[in-house]
Amino acid sequence: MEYNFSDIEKKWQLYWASHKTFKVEPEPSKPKFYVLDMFPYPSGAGLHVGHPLGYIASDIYSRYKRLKGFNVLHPMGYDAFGLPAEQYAIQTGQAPQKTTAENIKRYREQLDKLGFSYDWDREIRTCDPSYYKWTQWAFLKMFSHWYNKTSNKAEPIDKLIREFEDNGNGKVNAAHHCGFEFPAEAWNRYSEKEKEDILMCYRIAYLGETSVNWCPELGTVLANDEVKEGLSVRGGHPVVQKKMKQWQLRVSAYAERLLEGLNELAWSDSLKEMQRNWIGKSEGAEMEFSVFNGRETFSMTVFTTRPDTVYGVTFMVLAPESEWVDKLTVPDKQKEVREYLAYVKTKTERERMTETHSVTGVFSGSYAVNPFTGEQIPVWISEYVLAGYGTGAIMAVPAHDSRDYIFARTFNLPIIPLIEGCDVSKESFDAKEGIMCNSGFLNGMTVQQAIPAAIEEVERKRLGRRKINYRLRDAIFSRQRYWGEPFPIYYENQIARPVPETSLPLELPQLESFRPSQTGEPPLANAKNWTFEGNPLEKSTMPGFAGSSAYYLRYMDPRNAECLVSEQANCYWQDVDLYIGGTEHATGHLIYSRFWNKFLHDLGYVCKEEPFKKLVNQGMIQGRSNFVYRIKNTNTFVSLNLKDNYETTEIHVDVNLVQNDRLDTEAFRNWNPEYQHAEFILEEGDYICGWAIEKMSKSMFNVVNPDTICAHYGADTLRMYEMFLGPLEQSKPWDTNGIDGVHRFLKKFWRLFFDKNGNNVITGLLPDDKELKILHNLIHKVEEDIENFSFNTTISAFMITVNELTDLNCHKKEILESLVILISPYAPHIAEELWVQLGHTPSVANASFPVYNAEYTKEHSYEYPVSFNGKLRFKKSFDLGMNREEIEKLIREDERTEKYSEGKTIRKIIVVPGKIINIVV
RNA sequence: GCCCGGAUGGCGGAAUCGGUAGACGCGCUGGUCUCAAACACCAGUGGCCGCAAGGCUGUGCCGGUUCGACCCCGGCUCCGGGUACCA
Repeated sequence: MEYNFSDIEKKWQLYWASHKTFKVEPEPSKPKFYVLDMFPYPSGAGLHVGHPLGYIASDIYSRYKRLKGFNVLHPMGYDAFGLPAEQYAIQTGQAPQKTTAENIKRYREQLDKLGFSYDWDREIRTCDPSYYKWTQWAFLKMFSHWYNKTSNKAEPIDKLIREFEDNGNGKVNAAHHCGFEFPAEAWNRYSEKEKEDILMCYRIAYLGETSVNWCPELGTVLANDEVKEGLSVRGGHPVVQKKMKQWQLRVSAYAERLLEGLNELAWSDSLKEMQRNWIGKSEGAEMEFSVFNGRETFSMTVFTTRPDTVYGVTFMVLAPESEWVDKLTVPDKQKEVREYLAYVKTKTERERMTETHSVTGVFSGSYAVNPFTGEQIPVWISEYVLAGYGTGAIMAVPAHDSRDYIFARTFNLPIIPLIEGCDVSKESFDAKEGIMCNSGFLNGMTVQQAIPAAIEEVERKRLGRRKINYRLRDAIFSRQRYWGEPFPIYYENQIARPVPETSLPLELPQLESFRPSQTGEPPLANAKNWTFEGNPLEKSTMPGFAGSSAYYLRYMDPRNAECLVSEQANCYWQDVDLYIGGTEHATGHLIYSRFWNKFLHDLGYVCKEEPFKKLVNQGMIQGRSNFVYRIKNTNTFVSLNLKDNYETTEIHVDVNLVQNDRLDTEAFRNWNPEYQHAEFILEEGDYICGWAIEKMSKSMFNVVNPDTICAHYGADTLRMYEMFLGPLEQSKPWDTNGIDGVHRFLKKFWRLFFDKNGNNVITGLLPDDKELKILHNLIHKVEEDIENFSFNTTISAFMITVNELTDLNCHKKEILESLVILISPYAPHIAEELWVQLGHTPSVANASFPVYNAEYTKEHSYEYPVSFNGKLRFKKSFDLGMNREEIEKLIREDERTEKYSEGKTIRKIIVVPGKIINIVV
């Protein structure tokens, strides 16, 4: 029997599916293990070889854990709501429901070919009403809860209402409040609308006006993590800032817990660091400055991390969008300020960024008083101060802040150095070090001493308070789109009301047109009867991250119609033990999911505070593009090494027409009518192509389809080769050329069981020590490698082992059985086939991982204490059968011994045949 | 600018409690099989010198610690990722 991967793989894939080999249920007698892949968005392009990388790794780990006796939950589903399907719908008129279903079907076909051990009975789709019911449900819970900073968790809004009725809001310590204090009597007198407006300020899911990222091209708002360098992540369209009333999630309330929680997670340091930066905690103080606009005096608050530099504050700056701008602009500055604000408005976010450090600003005409020096200082307006951070106003210390410095230099404002010996003639001195001067009571202190001392003084004089600020903003949760979860919210007399839980899911209606309505409203305005009990429903939908924020919980109990996840299922599966996915979700999905989980934890619906215990980021697989070189203004193409003799244009050529960088010239002529009469200048009979590593994409013609590879080499070869390519977490280029080596290995592996004529050569002879040593070395290596996610080096170990056994002509059943189990996570189809050939019933997935016995791998050795020149003493295991004289001679002859031996004691010497390689003190 | 990560043959990558650098695979060269090619198998393969034995050199650059450095320390260069006026 030949190694016929095609038949074998088809056969076992069918077998596993029909026998539901990988179906799991909670089994309290067995330890659980939850392995999760970040579920894919089913795009129309299908999978390329880069996509399954993480899935292969997680599958290997899942299969390994099963062999180790764990009850493994390994599910898969689809993140099916999203922009591309909707854009496609707008262009073609095809309903997203339809194209999404088709894409999912294609994804499933591709995934099925790779032999994954998913429990497909647990499949979920975020666009399925029975799934998004629970997304809507969670939203309603957020709507009906507020964040109590005293208990440090989310609490029911009803409880808050009772507190308002009894005591007003004076004692309430909420993450966010309405901005003013009211007593119980006042609350009870408020109209219903007034009450609801106040409550809205407390809710965790709330409707609020903020400056949002508006993408005119897409006609929707975007979250911060959906914008990169002023362009939308999806599509790359420009994004501008706009004030709008939008649904938001009070993620900021959880900032400290999101930060703290990172410490206990087994995530990479770089990823944790990214999240820390995104959360952006900074400690400092809020300080009040009194400001006078010529008629009235106000108290204005600023946030600073450097209260120690207060003696150097020589001016103040407001953000252009700050509400203080109006109050502080004096009459004869009105025109100038208005012009400046108009100018700022014309700039998009992107322009603001590209013109970094351009200095613009305008004087408001008002003056503040520095509370420590009593000096009058001007109040300016400038775009370098952001409305959304801190209080939207700063105290400027040009001597010790580079941005303030540049501003002061531009507008000729005074610069007062506050640290002894610092030179501020050319640039500011930003470091938090040195001895304070020109700073009153702070003089003589170090900066590190002065910061807490200044805060204390500020608090004592009642000029301000200690304050911690976070960069993390609330998540904007509305999208002016069709293909997303509808909000379970309707409006009654302008008041947002929740659709009752019993009416969930609130299903997305079918539409004819997916464009914004005539009046510029979101597409849902086109729906007939988009109402609830006669009242209009919310017309925007939820963003992409809504459906992916709690999907890992739903997998635990995917068909439960009563709740998101039953207590029993949640208690058994608990949390994700291993999560594999791309690093691009670091500041989006992975923050939102953690927030969502913490919220549900506060309410008691889930047992764990953190959803993902360990996280591994697989690297990207890049494409290897090939080029041909066309001689300018001709239809002649010149081979790589001759191209310097001509003036040429580099043209991407489909990598499928190229083998080992040699172009199939005939196929090239047929590829594109433009090239059908192409002429070639060859070198040594071949056309050699140039190459480069680029992103795998259609436009570069470097996409390699896993289906093609499977047809050619089989899924087992593909799985092993993807792992063999390099470390999982590293980005690396795909190169189809190397795949032969792995395929050869599997054929060689097959030949341990069958000879060239297809005869079974397995023998029942008992293995000898040498063979056991080879086997147990491998067991040890495989175990260690899988635990460390070093899948690439395991493959090498397999290759070496198979070579060794081939050399020994070893076909012993006992050895081969273990070998089949060891390889089964990597190459499950061939393993299953050989497992049966060894006389077992399927499936090899139910076998046990071989137990490593260190006795077999021990070197034959003996302890040998050595003394040298009466001064040195050695004690080391030698594997060489050398006698004392030989060893001493070696030591004496080694030049390092002499250098080393002066007055020191040698503890250990490592010897390899004929050489001392290691002498240790 | 700031934060994180990386740099090893023609290529992907092994080897980090500091101890034979280049495992394994690709590619290449030579050979066996074949009329021939493909497949398969065997051997060689960092560079320089040498018929060989062998020698010298070698992990981005400069310097340091050490008997010994891809590995540790100091100073750079380049590449990748994140973030960007966050006060």
